[in-house]
Amino acid sequence: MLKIYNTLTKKKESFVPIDENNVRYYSCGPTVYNNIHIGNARAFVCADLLAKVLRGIYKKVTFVSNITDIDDKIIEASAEEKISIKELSKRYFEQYKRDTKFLGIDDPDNQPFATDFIKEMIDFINVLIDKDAAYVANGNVLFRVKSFKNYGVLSDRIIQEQDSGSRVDVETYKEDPNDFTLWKPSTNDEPGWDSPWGLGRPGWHLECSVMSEIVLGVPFDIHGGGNDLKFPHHDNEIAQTCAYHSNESAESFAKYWFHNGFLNLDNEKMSKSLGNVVYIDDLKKNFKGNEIRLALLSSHYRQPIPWSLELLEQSKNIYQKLNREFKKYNLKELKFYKDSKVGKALLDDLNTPLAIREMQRLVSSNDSYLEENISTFKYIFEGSDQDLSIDKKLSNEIEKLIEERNNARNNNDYEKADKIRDKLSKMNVKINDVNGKTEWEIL
RNA sequence: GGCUGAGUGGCAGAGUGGUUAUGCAGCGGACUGCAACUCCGUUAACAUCGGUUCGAUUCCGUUCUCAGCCUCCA
Repeated sequence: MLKIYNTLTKKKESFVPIDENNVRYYSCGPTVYNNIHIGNARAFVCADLLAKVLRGIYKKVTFVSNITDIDDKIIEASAEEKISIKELSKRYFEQYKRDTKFLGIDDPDNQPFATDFIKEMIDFINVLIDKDAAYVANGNVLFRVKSFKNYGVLSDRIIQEQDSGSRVDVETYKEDPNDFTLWKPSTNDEPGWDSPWGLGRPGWHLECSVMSEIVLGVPFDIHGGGNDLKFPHHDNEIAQTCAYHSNESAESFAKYWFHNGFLNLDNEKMSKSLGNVVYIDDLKKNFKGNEIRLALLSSHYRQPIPWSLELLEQSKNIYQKLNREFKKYNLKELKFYKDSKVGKALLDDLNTPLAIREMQRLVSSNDSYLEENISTFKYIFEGSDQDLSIDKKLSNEIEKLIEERNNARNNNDYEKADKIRDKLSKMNVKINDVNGKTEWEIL
């Protein structure tokens, strides 16, 4: 039985699916206007972690994660890069795919694009207007926050006590400063779609309500995303979907809410607007995908990760050490064993640090269930598509050098032997003399 | 100001009402031509002040500090 912390109730709860034959999970995906950074990647790794665990224990899981391909940031970026919005979002969507695969993130079962659901969004807005939950003002359609009694349930906000507008000017056409945009007008040089309210485009929060409704149906089991999406994004989604169904309970939308903590650099949230970002490409040179993934999972998903080079080096060491042991086992297929020690740690609110610790302990213990633990561990922690197979030509060359070195050693020509070792080391090859044999690996 | 979360050894990080994980790093040793790998040993921690208790790092409360959200954000 999986236990999971539910942000809505603020308690760790036993996970009971609505339909055991199809667990449905929606997680907010990226806005494709820029490369994802390691902080974004953490959120996707956490979402993937939950999806993998669910897949490990249920027959069928439908995991949906959207792609936001229309948004003001995208419009700005396309103007800056002087390419069309379509080209831009395609470029960064592909980059996102590469980066996530590199980090061992599985594809979602369904990855809807916002722009494929414009008509459905318009229909959705019309229902909200009919129900008096939305109104037209100044060419915009706005959600009437006052119409939803439970507004702010997820983040526990009493809306009157918020400092609304303290950092932003409130648009004068809003009935209430907290009302948010469902549809906004586009100028002729901005992307837009015809609608009953003129040429325009959807507000950001709308797509998740509409696409989860269509692709998964409500209520579904789990809705997730980064901590910063709790408010306003997820509270707005709740307001929209609940108003659409005339149901006040957030659980009528999604039963469990799953949020991951941040990745910090110098004790500060990593974010594009702060400019303290590290991109995946920056790390590829020195670290393997699985090493980075391990670093991202070395903290519990709800805790902040203090990101640093030191953390990466540690993770690299741990990964390499574990893999030296794993090599001794020939596992046919990777499976999630829920009764293994690693599995149990993960079933307890995805306790990855505990799972790593269990794995480290087991590796030196000769436990009879070692294979099940290794299988579970590799299934969760090692999914990078990075090609680790080594070119035949290169491996022949390495083996030849090692033979040469061993010949030198047998002739007590240690100077020559050490020279060859230096040469190998420059080729990024590490060698270990074990029991008369020389093992090697590429770092 | 409102809401949320967190403070554990050099670093990362679980966990526990009493026996003080684990890994990395450090130190000592075995092995080795030397390294490396592996193994053995070892140093070191639970923010503060109170309370409950026979006993608290663990429970309750105070204080302090830090981070996130209240604007786009993973």
